[in-house]
Amino acid sequence: MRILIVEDEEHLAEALSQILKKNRYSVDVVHDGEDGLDYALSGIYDLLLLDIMLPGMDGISILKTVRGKGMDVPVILLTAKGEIPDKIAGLDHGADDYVAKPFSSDELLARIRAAMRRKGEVVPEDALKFGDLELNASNPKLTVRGKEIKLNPKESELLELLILRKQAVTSKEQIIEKLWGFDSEAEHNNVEVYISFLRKKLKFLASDTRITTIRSVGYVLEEDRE
Amino acid sequence: MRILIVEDEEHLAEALSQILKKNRYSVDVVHDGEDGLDYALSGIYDLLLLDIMLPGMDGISILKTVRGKGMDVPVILLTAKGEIPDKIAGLDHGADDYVAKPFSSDELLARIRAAMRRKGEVVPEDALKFGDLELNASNPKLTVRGKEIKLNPKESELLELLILRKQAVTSKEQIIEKLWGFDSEAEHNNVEVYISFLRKKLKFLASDTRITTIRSVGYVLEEDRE
DNA sequence: CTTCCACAATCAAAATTCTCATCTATCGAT
DNA sequence: ATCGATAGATGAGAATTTTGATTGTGGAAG
Repeated sequence: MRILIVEDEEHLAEALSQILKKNRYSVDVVHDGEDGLDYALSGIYDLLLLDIMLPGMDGISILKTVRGKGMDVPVILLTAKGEIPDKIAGLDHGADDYVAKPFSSDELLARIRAAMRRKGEVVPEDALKFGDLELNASNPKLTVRGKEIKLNPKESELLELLILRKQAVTSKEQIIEKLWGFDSEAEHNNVEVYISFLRKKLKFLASDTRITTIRSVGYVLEEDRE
Repeated sequence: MRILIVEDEEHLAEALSQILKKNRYSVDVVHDGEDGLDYALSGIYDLLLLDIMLPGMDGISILKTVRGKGMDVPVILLTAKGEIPDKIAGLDHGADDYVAKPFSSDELLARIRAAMRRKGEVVPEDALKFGDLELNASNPKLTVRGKEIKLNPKESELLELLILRKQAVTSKEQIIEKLWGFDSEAEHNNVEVYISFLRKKLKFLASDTRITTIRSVGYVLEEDRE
């Protein structure tokens, strides 16, 4: 999954690049519009992130040229605060979305996924694995040696979090932040309930992975040693 | 509800100020740490937004001094990307939260509400009104001339959106963005279902406010003229 | 070794959200 | 005027999430 960033502010470009790489995208960065167009036309990218204000050639011109050549690659425009009128123009020329600076990394990532989905691209969520567990996060189900069971969204997010944090202990607060959002008033008991749901399903699957409680600290995934 | 912003980047400070004012907070801005401390100690603020990097005196020192004087005002630290280690230090000295730049305005507002809630401050959600309707959004219920009925969260958000947009027509897409998030795959029919729920409750309350459908455009609130 | 207490687990029930099938309304084309 | 197509409305039921009550458990304090 390869993404091109065309952004002249080196600082921002670098930050974007870091964020995307951390999320397993391959990233190329160029700092001016002329180069940007050349790279974009190469056709190897799965998505373009174009700043609107650029030296050389602005983002919308790149977009127009790309679309003029019949290329259908998803494009997201980055716009500075004052540029909101550009929004309309951008979308008219075939942008899939725009994000106004400043934006959070989560927002950007979500919009990238959304843009790809709209274009019918496969968003490759690689199967999450731990021990004998295999979690399919997009259409939530859990598989252990062929046997599988459906998870509901919250169960899936919880298990995903536990798997991603591997052997680290995950606190209830962290779980609440991830599953219910940071300013939620969700109760600790909610976490316990979903841990309980998951354990029940692990039992059903006869998995030899356990969710271990570290009292007053949190939860960890562990494999039964036999 | 009065908020002090201590932030040296004038551009950012101004943006923050705009956002907060738009959300009905009174805002004061100062650009260096020394002044920041003076203002903060005045005790008139309901919340402090402190940048960590500041000329004169850094945000954490302000925080320490304020807490040293026994003041319990909610404090949110603004941190630049590289400063994440500061996070721990900040929270140790009694910050209620921190936000890393860049952040979205929604995130900031949510964290402000969260910080105030944690401190037990009353978050004054002024009653939303339209015609004979009165919507209490925090503990969702809808009142018409004394008679009231409980709303569930989604109903409340939907009605709030319709009320805030007054006489403007609100499209299903806008509603989906607000209620389910912009990259959700929620169906149009969900909107129709909740519109239907709301209409049922309006009927029950014998309100003379209607939700009118504008075919293939969206929905508007209207008052029955008699 | 007990007692106590905070933390945790679990179950059942309630509340909310979402899905699906079916029905109705509107509008343009014939 | 009728037909067909598209958009919207609604009820019922399923799935999911949340709440509350109750029971269990480990470890600190006596």
